[in-house]
Amino acid sequence: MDGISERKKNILRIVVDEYIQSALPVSSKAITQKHLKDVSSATVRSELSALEEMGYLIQFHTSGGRIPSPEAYKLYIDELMERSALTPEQVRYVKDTFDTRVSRAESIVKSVADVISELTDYTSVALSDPSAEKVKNVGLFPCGKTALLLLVTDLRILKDSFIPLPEGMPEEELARISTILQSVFGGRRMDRVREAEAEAMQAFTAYKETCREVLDALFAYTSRKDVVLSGGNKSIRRAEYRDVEKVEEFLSLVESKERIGELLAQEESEIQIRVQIGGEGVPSDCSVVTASYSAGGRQLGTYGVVGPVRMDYAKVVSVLESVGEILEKVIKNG
Amino acid sequence: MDGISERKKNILRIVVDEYIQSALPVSSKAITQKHLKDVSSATVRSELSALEEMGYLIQFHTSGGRIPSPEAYKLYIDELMERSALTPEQVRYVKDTFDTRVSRAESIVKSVADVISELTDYTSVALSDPSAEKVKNVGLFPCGKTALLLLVTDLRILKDSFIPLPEGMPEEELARISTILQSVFGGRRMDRVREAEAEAMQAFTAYKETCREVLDALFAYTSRKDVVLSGGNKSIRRAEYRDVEKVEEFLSLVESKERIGELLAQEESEIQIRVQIGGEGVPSDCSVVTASYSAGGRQLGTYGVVGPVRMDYAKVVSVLESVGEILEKVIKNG
DNA sequence: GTTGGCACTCTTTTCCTTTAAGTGCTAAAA
DNA sequence: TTTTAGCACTTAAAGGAAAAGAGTGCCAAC
Repeated sequence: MDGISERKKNILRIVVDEYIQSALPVSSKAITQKHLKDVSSATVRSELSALEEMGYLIQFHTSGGRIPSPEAYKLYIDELMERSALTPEQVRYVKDTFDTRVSRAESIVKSVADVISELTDYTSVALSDPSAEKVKNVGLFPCGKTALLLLVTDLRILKDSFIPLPEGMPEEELARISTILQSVFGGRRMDRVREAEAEAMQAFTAYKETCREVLDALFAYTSRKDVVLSGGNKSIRRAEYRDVEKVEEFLSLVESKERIGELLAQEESEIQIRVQIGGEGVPSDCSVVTASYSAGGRQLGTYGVVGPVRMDYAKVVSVLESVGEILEKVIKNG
Repeated sequence: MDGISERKKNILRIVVDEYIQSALPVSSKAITQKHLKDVSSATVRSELSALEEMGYLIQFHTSGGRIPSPEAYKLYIDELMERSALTPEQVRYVKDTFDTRVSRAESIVKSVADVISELTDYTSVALSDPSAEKVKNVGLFPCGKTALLLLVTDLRILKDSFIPLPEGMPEEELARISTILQSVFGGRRMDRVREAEAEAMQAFTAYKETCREVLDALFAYTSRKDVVLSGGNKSIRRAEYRDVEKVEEFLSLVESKERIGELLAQEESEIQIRVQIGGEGVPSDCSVVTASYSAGGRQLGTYGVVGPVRMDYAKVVSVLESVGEILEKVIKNG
C-alpha cells in the first residue's frame, strides 16, 4: 500500500492536468463536471482535502480551488502522467532537421536544442561538452595571409579561427602542418588532445612559432564548453510571466550561461531525465527538466527545458525521450 | 523662417528628452522647474498648446501632460537632439570585439549587431547581403568520407557545408577541385559567382557529379541573405512592454526574419540613417532605426535597432554612426 | 462511503467619492 | 505684445464600501 488510493491518484492527476492546461486553481466542481461524472463534488472535496493534508495540494485561500505542490508534480512525473509518442510528422521533422543541419555543418547540439524547443514550445538549453568527442579531422585551410584552423569531431561540431601566417610561407608548408596535425591528433578524444602536445611540437620542423599558435588555438577548443539556447522568448508568452518581475527572474537565469551550465552539468547515463522544481540554483518559479543523451557509451550532450513550474511535463518528457532516441539512431548510423 | 521659433524648438527638445527618459507625459510645470527657470509655467503652456496645434505634441486628456508625436520625433532626430561621441572605452570595446571576433572567424555582421545591441541597450537586427562581397578563398577540406566546402569572403563571413564524396576518391582529387574552384571563383563578387558556372564545369575533368554538388552548394551561398538578431530580450524589459499584447506584437515583428529583412533591405549610400516610426510594416508602437554601412563603394550590411517609439534616438543614432565609422576603418585596414 | 444542503470565507467586481495633476482661459502686469 | 498669476474645469488615478461570485467545510441524511 502506498498510502494513497487509486482514486486519489486519479484525482491528483486530473488536478495537475487541468492546472497545467488552464493555469487556474482547480475546484471540486470542475473535476466532477469534466472528468468524474459519477461522483458528487462533495466526495471529491473530501479527497481533495485529504490530498492537501498529505502535502500534494496547496490552497491559497478557502474559496480559491487548489493547485499542485512540487511534490504533486514529482509524483505526476513519476507515476501519473501519460507519455505520448511523437507523431510520425514530428519524427520526420526531427530527422529532416538533423539531416539538413548536419549537411550544412551546423552544430548538432544547436540543432537538437532547436528541435526540442520547437516541439515543446518551451525555452530549451543545451550544454555541449566536447571532452568525450573524438577528433575526426583537423587541419589548416589556406586563406590569403591567414589560415583557417578547422576541427571536425565525430559530432560534427566544427570550430574555427584565423591564424595569421608569416610572410612568404609557402603553401605546401600549410599542407605539411595539416598532415601532422591530422596524424597526431586525429582519432583522439578531445580531452586527450593536450597530451599530445610534445609529440606535435617535435613533429613540427619549421615555422615553430606559427605552429605554437595553432596548437594554442586548438587546445582552446578542447575545453570550451558551450551553452546553447533556443526559443528564448517562448517562455515570455506564458501565463506565469505576465508579471514583469517574474520575467526578469526568468531571463536572468536563462541569460546567465554559467548558471545554466551548472544546472546542466551533471549525470551521464542513458537517456536520463531529471526534474528540478524551484530550489538549488533554480528560481522559485522555474522548473528545469534535463536529459543526458548518449550513444555507444559516449555523451551526446545534456539538454534541458526551462520554464515555469506549471510546465507540461508529459509533453516535455515525451519529447526529450523521443528526440534522444532519434538522435541516438542518427549518430549510430552516421 | 521655419514657422517654429527657437524657443518652441527648445521646448520641444526638452519635452522629447524628458519623455524619452521618463516615459511619462511631460507637464508645463516640470519644464519650468527643471529646465526653463526664467519663464513661468503659463508661458510654457501657451507654447505647448501652439506646438500641439502644429501637430508636434499629443495630449490624451486635458490633465495629462503631453507626449511627442511621430513628427516631433522626426524633427528631434533631424535638428534637435544632441549626438554624443562614444567614450574612449566604448571605442576600445568595439575595436576589441571586432578584432577577437574576426580572428575567431565569427561573422562580422553578427559581431556588429552584437556591439550595437550592447551599446544601445536595444534589440538590434542586421541584414547581411552577400552580393557585394568578394570571394577570397574557396575550396574543399577533406573530412573522412565527406568534404567540407568552405567559402571565405573579404568580409570574413564564412559559410560551410558537408559534401559527400564517392567511394575511393583520391585525396589529390580534392586538392585539384579546390584549386579549380579558387582560380575560377576567387576574387569574384558573390553575385557574379553564378556566371562562371560553365567555366567551372568545363575545368572539372573527373567526378563531375560531385563537382555539380559542390557548385550547387556554392551557389546557394551566394544568394543567402541572412537576418541576424542580437539582444532580443532587451526590449522586453522596457516600460512600454509591460503589456503582454505589446510584447506579442514586438516579438512577432522581431521573430519574423522576412519582415525584418524587408525593413532593412533598402538604401545604400554612405552611413545612411533612416528612421521608421510606426506604419508601413512596422507595428504602431515600434520604431526602427537603420543604418547602411559601406566602405570603398562596397556595402557592409544594413543594421538596425528595433524598439518602442519612445526610443533614445540620440544614443541610438550616435552609436550607429560611430560603429559605422569604426567598422569602415577596420575593414579598410584589414 | 456518498450525497445534498447551507453557512462561511475570501476574492473580485462594481460603483461611488475623493484627490491630485495639469490645463485653458482671462484679466492684469510688464 | 508678451508674460504672468489666478482660478475654474477636466480627467485619471486612488481609495473604499458594498455586492456578487466562487469554493470550501461541515453536518445530517442516505
